[in-house]
This record gives sequence, structure tokens and C-alpha cells, in this order.
Amino acid sequence: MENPRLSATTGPAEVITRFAPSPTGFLHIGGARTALFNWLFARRHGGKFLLRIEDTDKARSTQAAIDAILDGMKWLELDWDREAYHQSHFISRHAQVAHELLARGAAYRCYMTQEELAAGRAEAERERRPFKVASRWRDCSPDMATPDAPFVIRLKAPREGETVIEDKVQGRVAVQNGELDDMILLRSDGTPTYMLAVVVDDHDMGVTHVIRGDDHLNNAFRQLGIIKAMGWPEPVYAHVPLIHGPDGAKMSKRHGAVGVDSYRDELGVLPEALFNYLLRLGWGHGDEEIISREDAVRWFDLDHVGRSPSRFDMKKLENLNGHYIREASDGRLAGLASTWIETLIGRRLSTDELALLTRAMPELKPRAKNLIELSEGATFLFKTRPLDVDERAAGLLEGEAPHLLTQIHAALCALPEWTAELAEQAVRGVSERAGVKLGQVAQPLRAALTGRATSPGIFDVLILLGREESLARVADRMTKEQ
RNA sequence: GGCCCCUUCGUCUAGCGGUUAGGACGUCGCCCUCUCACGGCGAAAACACGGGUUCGAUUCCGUAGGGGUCACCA
Repeated sequence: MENPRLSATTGPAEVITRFAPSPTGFLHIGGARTALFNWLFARRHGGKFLLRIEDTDKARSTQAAIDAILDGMKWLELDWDREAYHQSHFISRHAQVAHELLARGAAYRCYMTQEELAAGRAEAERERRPFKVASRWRDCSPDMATPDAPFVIRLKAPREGETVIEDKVQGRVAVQNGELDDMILLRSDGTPTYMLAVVVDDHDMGVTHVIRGDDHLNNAFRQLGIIKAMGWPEPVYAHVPLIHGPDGAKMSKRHGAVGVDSYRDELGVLPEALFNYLLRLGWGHGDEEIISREDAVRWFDLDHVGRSPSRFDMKKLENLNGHYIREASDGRLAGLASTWIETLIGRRLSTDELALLTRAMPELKPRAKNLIELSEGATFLFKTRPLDVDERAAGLLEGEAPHLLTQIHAALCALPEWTAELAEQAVRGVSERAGVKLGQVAQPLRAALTGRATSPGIFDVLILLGREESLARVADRMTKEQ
């Protein structure tokens, strides 16, 4: 369906979207998706994507939180246009609009006290009916007010009729105006409320499309009251459903990782994987699953954003992450993994070791679905003898193993050249002579070389470790001569 | 509780009155194979329920279930 306001628009109106997080912690995974959708929509239409930090709640806003949000945005490469705005810089403008509304008779000074409000709520509670503020100051003439008493400025909300939003995601949503009460625009200390601030800022910034979480849909009706009273153009709204945890409730701390920083720093997720995952959570483009940034910008639209909330699925994110790890360059992955490896082995990696890690990447990559697994799979390269051996590897080194390893050692020692092909011939030769399957020989060899029961292909391991180190590790597990 | 929104495989989704209801993750089986992965092939798996319109409904209405929101927070 067409939005009448849009079709009435003449000229090439530039699309302007925004992401307006409140800096009370990290960049929330849900916020990241909201930011992503806004970014995509703006880029898709050649418009602007703005960032505005909603820091008017000074008690809860911190610089660290602001930094965390900017950091997360940069990591996901969601670049914004112009500077990062701070809502707190505009409070006098907000107050100005509140007074303009007052002058227009669209708002009024309300001298109700906290006690009166509390009493009203208690009464509503007792009568089991919803509480709506009904201020007796609404229709008073201004001179009746007690000049020195503290007051708030409330919007004179319409009481008849209904307010309608043609939401790009939710469709037509209507609410009876009787449901809306006179919300506060300016607090008794003169500071603006969120409801006023967003509307004023969005208008001043020229925001054309408000794409945000579903949890703001109810707010939109009240915000529209301000917009109409000021005679400003209504933005196009798109309220996207929230991301839920596996249990179906709004994503929160108890669901584990909610900040994008923990996906990067604790779960070893690549930004392109999270980008792709978040994009597909609540939006689809036919059967496409692996979607590049370029295609995302080319394809993104609001029409295909789903109307129902979606559950966060770590398994699918990891699958995507595995895909992007396999796609990533060996050098980049080595750089990323080195940090984890260094904490695993308790020391820094040398330049040579970083080069070795890069060389090993083609064998390591397909075996990891996050950077942690990638790093753990690489540690055998950097361990020092005698190797620590895990339980399963220890089992592989029992019985006939030392005897077989002695033969392997002899065969490998005899190699004229240290190549995977020759090593394979040698090891196969040992298994044939011993009359056992290759696995019977390869597994003890793997345990001796890596201390683990799983690793990259054993002949690749031999090459990566090199002749000297390989032979020494095998020798450590051979039959001990008496 | 009032108001608002939602409902296709376990999960993310495609579908826009007629399809053997498609894909992906996950699960299971097989293949590949020196282990684990990767990769390949295949399987099980969904339109919440009840009505109504229609020759026909995953589109309409109720019910149920889920979610969101109800501050001098944002």
C-alpha cells in the first residue's frame, strides 16, 4: 500500500534515517540490528544515516558507554554521516519548543504534585482500572496558576477520535485518542522528556524515516501529538519487531551475550558474520542466506521485514561465522587468532611464529566456527616438548603405539626430503608392514605430534612442524630402550 | 489488568487465492576419509485451533498462545 504522504511528496526528497541509542552500557545486539536496518535503508536510497546519542539521562549515561557504542558501530562498519550528535546539546531547543506549544495553547502548565499523582494511581489501582492522568490544570486559564509553585508542561492530548500510523512494517495501526493521556514535555526542573526530545531532534535533523524497535510503537502515537501540534511533517515509521532470546522473551542479560562487544571479544565472532546474521534475523530476500554488504545495500527494503519477533539462534550465527572464517584471508585470521593463542600459551608469538600460523591457516580454517576454536586448534604449533597430552591422546599412545612410533620414526628419518608426499608414503609403508590400517598408525602419530586426538591432516602437521620438531616429538613417545 | 502487535518445520525464513508448501541452521543417515572439520548426497520435520467467504485458502472473523507497552527513564 502507498503511504499518501510519501506519494504527495514532490521532488527528490533525500532519505534521512538515524540510530538513537541511549548510552547506558554496551551496544545491544537488538540496537545493532536497528542501526543496521537504518544504515542499510539510508545507503540503499543514497540518503544519510545519522547517529544521535540520547544522553539526556545524565545519571545513567557514561562516556564509557558512548565509546562502547561508537566502537561497536565501527566494528560492524556502520558508518554514520555528519558528526555523532549528543542529545544533551539541544535541551534549550527542546524547552523552546515546549514553550512554543504552550503559546499555541497545545500544552499547559500542570501544578499537580507527586502526592496527587500517587493518590490518583492508588485509587485507579483500587478500582482496578488503568490510570490516566486527568489534570485539572488542563483547562484552567493561565492566571489561575500559583506563580511560585513548581510545574511541568504537559501536552494537551486530543480526547476524541483516533490517531493512525501507516507503519511500513506493522501496517495500519490505530489507537483511540482517549487512550492517550497528557504526557509531560518539560519536567519541573525545566529539562525535556524523551518524548519531546526525540520528536524535536528528529524534526530538526530532517529525519524522514524512523526505523526503530517495536517497543516504541506505542510512543509513536504520543509523539505524533507533538508533531501535529507543531504542524511538522510526519516521518515514515517502521517499527521492527524485537529480537528475543531462545525462550521467546525480550533479549536480556540472562540470555547471555547481549552486547556486540562480547560477540567479538568473548565468542570470537567476525563482524561480517554478525552483520549477515542480524540482517537475516527478521528480514529475508528469497532463498539468499550468505549476503555480502554490497548485496545487502542493493536488496534491503522495509517491505520484507517480518512482523513477528525472532529468536536469537547462536547455532546459526556460528554456522555463518564458520563460513566467513573460511572466506577470510590467512593473514587476517592469523592476526586475530594470535591474541587468543597468546593467552592460551601464556607468551607472545614471534614474527616467525605468526608466519607459521598464517601458513597453517588453510588447514586450521575449515575446522573452526569461531576464533576460539581456531586458536585452540593452532596451539599444537607453539607448544614446547615434552607435550602435554590430553586424555584421549593419552589413550592413543598406549599399547602398540610406542612400538609403531619407533618404526615411524625410523621411516621418517630415512626420508631424503621432508615433503607431505614422501611422509605419507613412509607412514603408509609402516602400516602395511605392520598389517594394520593407516588409522592405527596415524592416530598415535597424531597424539605424539599434537597431544590431541584431533588435528589437521597428519601429513600437513608433519610439514608445518618441520623435520626436526616432528622427529623429536615422535621420539618422545617411542619405546624406551632399556 | 487496559491498549497495541504477532502466529509457516525445533530455529531463521520463502510464499503475496490453486505449489508434491521452497531454502537455510540444527538433528539423523550415507559418501569422502588418518582424527576432527570442510565438502557431497539423502531423510525426518511446519501453515496453532475453530468457524466463515470462495470451486479452492497459509489471505477474513473468533479462540488460544506468545510478545510489547502503560514514569517528572530512554
